[in-house]
Amino acid sequence: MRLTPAVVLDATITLLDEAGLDAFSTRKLATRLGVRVGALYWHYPSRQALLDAVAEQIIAEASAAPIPDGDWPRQAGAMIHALRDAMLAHADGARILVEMDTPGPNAQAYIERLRGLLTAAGLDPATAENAADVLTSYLNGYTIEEQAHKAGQQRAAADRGFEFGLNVVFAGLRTIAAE
Amino acid sequence: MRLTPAVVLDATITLLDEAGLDAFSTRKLATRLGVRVGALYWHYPSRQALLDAVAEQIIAEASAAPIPDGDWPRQAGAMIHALRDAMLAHADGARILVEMDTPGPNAQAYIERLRGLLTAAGLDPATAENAADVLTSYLNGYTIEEQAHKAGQQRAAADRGFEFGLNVVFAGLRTIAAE
DNA sequence: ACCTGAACACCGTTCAAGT
DNA sequence: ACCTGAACACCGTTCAAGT
Repeated sequence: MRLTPAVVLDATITLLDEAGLDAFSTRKLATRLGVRVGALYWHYPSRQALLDAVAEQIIAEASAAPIPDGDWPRQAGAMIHALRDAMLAHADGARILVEMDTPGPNAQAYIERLRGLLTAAGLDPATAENAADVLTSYLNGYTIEEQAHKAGQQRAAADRGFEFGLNVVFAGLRTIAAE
Repeated sequence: MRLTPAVVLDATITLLDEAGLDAFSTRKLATRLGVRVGALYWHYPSRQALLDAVAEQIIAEASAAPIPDGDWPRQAGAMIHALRDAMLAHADGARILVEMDTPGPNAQAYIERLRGLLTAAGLDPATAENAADVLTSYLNGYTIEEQAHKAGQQRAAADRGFEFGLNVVFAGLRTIAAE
């Protein structure tokens, strides 16, 4: 069966989910696809390009979730939760996103959508950018830690911890926005 | 010259600072120390154990900074800034900390000190733990991103962005603490 | 006790040659 | 256009043997 970028990407995600980022290798991927390693390099220029494509895919999953009506904390919260869910759906999802080499169109669209939502709510552009950074930094930091060290922990407990922090960030952003 | 764990650790940090985490290898380290690779394994059981020792060292640098008098946001802020400075003093410092395999005594002492400071301020233990998690998650998320992608950026600009977010988190924590 | 020598089982990437 | 075959330049880790 003929290889395509999409087929390679699908197999990459499957292997990544099973083995985790550290155990992932292009050679294992090639074996799984029944092909020699070199063949992969016809479709993707490097291992990192493959991982970048996975990151884009994860963001695509997140971007499929609808943004609800409501005030900006509700809307931004929905975007953050959607990305968190997409990260958690894949082993080391958060690390794959953060270690992304060159942000693709999905990554850029996501961040601009988040910023746009905040400026639409009345924040000036610089503040909106800073606010978007706080939200994604917290999301990334919390979720990387969770996926790296809390494999055994209950999802519900981790979710409560995340929720607490997200509420803290929104509470803080409200006081800034009200100034 | 005889090898000791301390000598190996020093050389590790030097090589890490020069090359970055991804380009670091035990073989390069051995070459630099004028020794065969296998020799390292007499002093450290694995590459990851070496990186864990580096993480402990970074936290030690952070823990050397005094905690000022003042209210809890001022004190917690000083601890967070100290750790951020120690991370930024080493290439990929944030990633090395977050990817730490087994937290050593310094890591545990740091987090307990932060929690203790928050409980002393009147937060109940569960809230203090959650609050410490928000602070470190934000710190880690922001600084990993900064070290991975903003190599060219001015330190001052990154600091302003970090400060904005830290103020947001503290503002949020205050509203929770006041409830 | 500490290190060498040498191996084992891997890596990512390149590229002429085949089809 | 797409893949094989084969190489290149690496990895982390182990362990008998030397000192």
